[in-house]
Amino acid sequence: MPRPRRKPVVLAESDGILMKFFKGLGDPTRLRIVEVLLERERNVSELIKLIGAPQSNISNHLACLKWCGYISSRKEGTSVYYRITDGRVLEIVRLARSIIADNAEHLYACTRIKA
Amino acid sequence: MPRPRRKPVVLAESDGILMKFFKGLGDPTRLRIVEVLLERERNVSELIKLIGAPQSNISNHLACLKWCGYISSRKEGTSVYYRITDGRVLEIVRLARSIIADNAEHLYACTRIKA
DNA sequence: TCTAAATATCATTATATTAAAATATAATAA
DNA sequence: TTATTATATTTTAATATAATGATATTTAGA
Repeated sequence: MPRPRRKPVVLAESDGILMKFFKGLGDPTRLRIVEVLLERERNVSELIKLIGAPQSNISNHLACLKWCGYISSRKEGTSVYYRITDGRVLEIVRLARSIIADNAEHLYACTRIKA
Repeated sequence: MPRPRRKPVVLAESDGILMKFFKGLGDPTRLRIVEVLLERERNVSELIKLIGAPQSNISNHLACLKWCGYISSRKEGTSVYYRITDGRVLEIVRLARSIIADNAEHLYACTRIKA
């Protein structure tokens, strides 16, 4: 007999979207992309070299980041350049870093979330 | 023939921990807990009722949130009260909300991250 | 001590997400 | 048109994470 389905956690609409937002930055590749783009605009080929992941992987994460509103893009010939449009992305990364600064040891110890 | 193993994404130490931090808030149950606690201190029994998830689930997420430095706890008899200690947690949630406000449609559309 | 209540931890299974190959599309040049 | 380069999308195995039940621990009180 199969185990019964999970009961989904009930979230306010606003909570679901907030969670999605944080998940957007909760992936190593996406976070690397964001940090690289915080420095300056880059096209996909540059990102592939800088991040060191396959093109399909980078493109998928770029699509995700764009959907989530972290980045935007412009086309230049055959290249697509991505950039951070919203200055608050830098703010949120800085704020996170400042919180982490006082809690690094805790975070390292957390086994629930894999490093 | 089996598909070759993935090559792990190389991250700077600081990126790994930053990602972990964002993942901490990237779960519906944990985010609900944080939002409830932003209002005021609660013990586990109260949280179980408020969130509507099984005790083991809540406790697991509380452990994770505590590890990550989002919350702290104090014991009172057999109860354990959790609270948000760092004011910056509220700041980061507010900042995220303000970014989302201008990007809700995008976020809803993102299929890479499940709602 | 024994019991009950509150909470934590562990093990298992279910589910979600990622990585990467394969494939598709678009633009440009020869 | 064909070839080439750049990027996007689709697919699926591999992996990570969450939900749940079972069990353990802790504490207070009878």
